[in-house]
Amino acid sequence: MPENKMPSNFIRTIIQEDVRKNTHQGQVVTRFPPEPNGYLHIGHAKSICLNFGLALEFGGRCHLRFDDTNPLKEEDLYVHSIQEDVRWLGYDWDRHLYFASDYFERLYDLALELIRSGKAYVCSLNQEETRHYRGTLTEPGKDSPYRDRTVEENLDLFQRMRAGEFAEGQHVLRAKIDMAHPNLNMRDPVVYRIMHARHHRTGDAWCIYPTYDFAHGLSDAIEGVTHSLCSMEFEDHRPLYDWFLDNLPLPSRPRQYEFARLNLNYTVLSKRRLIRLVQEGVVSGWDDPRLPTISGLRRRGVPSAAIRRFCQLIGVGKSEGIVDMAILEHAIREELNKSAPRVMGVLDPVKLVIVNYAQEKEEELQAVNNPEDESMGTRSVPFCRELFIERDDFREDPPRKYFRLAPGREVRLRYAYFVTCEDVIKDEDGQVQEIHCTYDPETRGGAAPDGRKVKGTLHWVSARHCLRATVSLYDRLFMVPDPTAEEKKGGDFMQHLNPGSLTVLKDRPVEPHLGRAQAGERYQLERKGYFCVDPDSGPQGLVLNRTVTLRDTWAKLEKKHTG
RNA sequence: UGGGGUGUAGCCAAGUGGUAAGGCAACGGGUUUUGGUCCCGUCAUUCGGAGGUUCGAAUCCUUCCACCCCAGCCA
Repeated sequence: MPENKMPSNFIRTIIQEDVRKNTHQGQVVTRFPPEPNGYLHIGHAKSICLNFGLALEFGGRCHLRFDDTNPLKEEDLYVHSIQEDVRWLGYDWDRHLYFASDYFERLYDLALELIRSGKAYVCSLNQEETRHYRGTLTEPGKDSPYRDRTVEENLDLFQRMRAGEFAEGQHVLRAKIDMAHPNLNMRDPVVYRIMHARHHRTGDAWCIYPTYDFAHGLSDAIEGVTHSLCSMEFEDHRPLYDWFLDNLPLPSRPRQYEFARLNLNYTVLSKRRLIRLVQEGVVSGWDDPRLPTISGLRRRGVPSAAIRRFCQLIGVGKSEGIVDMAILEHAIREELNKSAPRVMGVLDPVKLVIVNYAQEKEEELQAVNNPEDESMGTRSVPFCRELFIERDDFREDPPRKYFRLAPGREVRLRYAYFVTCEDVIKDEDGQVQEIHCTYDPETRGGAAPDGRKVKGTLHWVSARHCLRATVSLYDRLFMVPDPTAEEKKGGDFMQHLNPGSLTVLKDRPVEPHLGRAQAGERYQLERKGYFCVDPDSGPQGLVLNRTVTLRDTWAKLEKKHTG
């Protein structure tokens, strides 16, 4: 179960006060209410961590409720993926799985109740007329000519709406509030509309469907939700949320609070845009590792604990800001550093020959699996005369402060021996073909009995024993500098997609024991980043996908020195 | 020029009358068999601006400014 508590934030403070004052009998019941019209992304994770995290912290419960009131947009596929993702994030709704559609009968009865008390009426204006009557931001609206229909007439019409006697758009049911209200949401909002559409759960049982405003608060009240947390754009809807609760007989009285949704720089986080990326085939699917969807992050190798940690780090407030991607990457590194076994591998190999090491000799050397965690044990790594090292780990003409291998220089092969570069074999283009070294047998394991130090430690793989892996380097999972800004300039964000620098390297030498790696396991390829064993790898060989890079001080130094 | 919000460092964010937490990033140093990790240090005389109240203001008042949301029978 998630170990991360939500950090101090205003909602937490409100709940603490409510518990102290025994509001809601001291109960804390929250809910995560997605509409099943797409996959969950990291923005939803913020809401999930908030809602489930708070419930956990205060010994309450959190419901998973699908807000499925619009059959045109919703699909079963999404209700499954959402459940899978919430579970993967580490949260459990126990028996509290609900659907707004489960309440359709009850909501209908409540609508009848509203009509009976003279607080709702059937309006027969068409959509355009309705818009016209609503007024504008600065001008009040006008009463609908149908506003004064009698209770009997309204009851009759509404029942006939349900019975399917009318075409879509012919009538709607509206709450009778105030057409001159400065808040447009209060100008007689629509609560039921006719939709002759098949619903993913109720099928053809209904042809009228409640709107969000009507269904949401009532569902909260039916379920006994105490704290209904939603994003800022619903702040204007709160008076309406309260109006329904005040005007209908309900078993409980929830309160709505709003918080700012997540914005991540360079990242597409709107469902509208994500759907386009998927439908237009820009990505391979909702779980494409370049996407910020929960399933994409999972496939990329991001641990759910890192996402929870990220949500804890960013906090919860009411101001809309843009969170730096670096925080997510930090959270991922922090988690993976603790949990990922280290392994040696070479992305750009060059051969290193130890000339004074016998041709047929082989050794098994002991390597530590994780210096952060002794309990992860050790493994043995085969060693022989010919090895691969990273091409970049050798410089014929080393720059200042470069402390890896160079002619005449001694370095350590990690867990193996000290070696000294004696010779370089190049081809006719001047490309280094082989590096010839001598080793010091006294330094077995990587330590010198005479106490002498070397500045560099190199990673290596035995040429004779190594396994060949395909390594994919996704440098970034984000795609557009600022989609909203692009669209404001009148452009299409699709025109500004970062191609996503995916580099695929085949046949890269890695330690042989990786042959037993399981799909989904994460490793730190030392000095190269954290990698996840591709879920699809198997018969076609080992595939490692980069999850996130390591902090690279050398790259920074090099950049600084070369300007 | 209707209504509702937000404004604390490059980014996120605590703080709600007693003298600006923390994290990310950045920079400097130490440890290190990963140029990783870890550790230490530096980084807001000031809280969107201007006035005012107060012994004392990021917090209260006035006013101005900037940005976001709302005119779906979407959620």
